[in-house]
Amino acid sequence: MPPHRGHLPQVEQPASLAELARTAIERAILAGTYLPGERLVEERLCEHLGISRPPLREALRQLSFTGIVEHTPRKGVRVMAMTQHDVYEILTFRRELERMALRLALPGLDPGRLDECRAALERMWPVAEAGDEGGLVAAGFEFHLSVIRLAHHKRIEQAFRSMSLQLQLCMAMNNRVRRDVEDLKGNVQRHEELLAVIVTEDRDRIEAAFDAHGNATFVRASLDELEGGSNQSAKWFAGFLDRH
Amino acid sequence: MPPHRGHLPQVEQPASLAELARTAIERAILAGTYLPGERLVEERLCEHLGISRPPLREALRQLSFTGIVEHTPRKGVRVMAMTQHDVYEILTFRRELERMALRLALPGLDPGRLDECRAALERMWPVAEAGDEGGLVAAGFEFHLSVIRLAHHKRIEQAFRSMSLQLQLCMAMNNRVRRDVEDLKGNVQRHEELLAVIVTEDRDRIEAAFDAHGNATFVRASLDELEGGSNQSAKWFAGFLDRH
DNA sequence: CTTTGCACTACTGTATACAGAAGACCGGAG
DNA sequence: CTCCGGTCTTCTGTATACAGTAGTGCAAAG
Repeated sequence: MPPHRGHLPQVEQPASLAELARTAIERAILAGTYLPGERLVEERLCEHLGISRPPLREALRQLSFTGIVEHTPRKGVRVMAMTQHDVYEILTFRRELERMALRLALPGLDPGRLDECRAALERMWPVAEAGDEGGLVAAGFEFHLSVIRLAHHKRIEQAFRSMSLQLQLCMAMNNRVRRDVEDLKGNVQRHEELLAVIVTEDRDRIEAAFDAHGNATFVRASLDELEGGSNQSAKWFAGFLDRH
Repeated sequence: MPPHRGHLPQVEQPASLAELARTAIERAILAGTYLPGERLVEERLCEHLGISRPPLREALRQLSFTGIVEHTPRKGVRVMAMTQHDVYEILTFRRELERMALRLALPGLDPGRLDECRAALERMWPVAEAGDEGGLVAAGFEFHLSVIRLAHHKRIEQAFRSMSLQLQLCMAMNNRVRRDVEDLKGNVQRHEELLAVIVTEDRDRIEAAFDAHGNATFVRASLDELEGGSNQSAKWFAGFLDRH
């Protein structure tokens, strides 16, 4: 048996056209190129992307599974139009997935995975100091993902990944959210406190901290979304906060 | 405005070949026609099913998202081979999704949805009395789904649906499980008690009941899987029970 | 003026065909 | 005898082509 050499980095598979198309469409939707409810015509997209229909269709199917586009038989694909209830679902699902992961991770927290959390947190600081708002969202996602990964649970991780795409879509739809109201360093600070609570391994304190953290993120987002909204919206939102 | 006529039943869309292929392959896998780890060659399946490759590929993609087949770029599709850790993940994910749904459903249980639970439960009795084991599994799934639906949460429902396919695959792999050890009427009884606890709207009691219910199902399943197993397996399983 | 029927257009669903990569098998060298 | 290299087969990834359906607009009848 040869001497141990540590793990070689996995060779990265060349991406298929379907993968490339998926990320391209993903970015376009999140950037607002295609608006919610807009129909995505296959032939048009093929022409834009310079590929043929089979890989494009596959990309659209992948996206429909992540929930950011909607496929109706014989009627094609549309960009998902979010209702208030959808926002409610996405926010609660995210929070509950984190709760779930931490419940499962708690008895005997994996030190290795905890180091990954710390590393993800460290990567947030320079981004925040550079004032890179988009970068901080991505870095924040990586941190939350590292927390999810504490559970060593591929299915939860996968659910979280696809869910977070919908969350990004939410935020892209009202992308004035977090603009000039978010203190970037404060954001990182909040994540740092989260990690500090996690290492205590005290389930109740952790759940409370994550609830508070979620509210700090979502309250602002939802308030912005509802600015100048009807009483109906405000009422819904109040109900949402009350119940959770 | 015309007089209210209630809701017409949705016209059922004619299924596409991809959908038909998906359910056909699904059934074949669950029936054990294709074994875990076995490679699914596209052209072979096309010939068997009498369709061409595009709809078949789409079906395989759908199945890979539900997690019962595994797709590797340029290497094709294999039936998912379950490890002990996969079983652990599926069982815990299922339980946590139910917990999640009930948490969200609890403040103000929807009476209409609760009626659906009762209806699903009623449908279990005749199936159990007929001794139809496979039918009872399906009916039980419908009951659990109706419980999930209490939350009015499409994303949780979708996660539960695809997860339960994996659960069925688990059980199909050791399909001696639940054979001659399951008291069918006792099974329905257990579900009836579950519903009785739900209507109390007491979160702690509900969670305890579902934990117990899950264990009653899974302990037997996992013990059967591990019958005559190594110490390693027993140790893993003991750890699983301890942690949850 | 409203409504119904029809034809047209455009798009999705499906089939066939080709290119390129991965694995198997065989042959030869050390 | 073992191991490396090469060739061949098989299968996936991708492109092109056709069929069938849904939606739209117009025209004609009530």
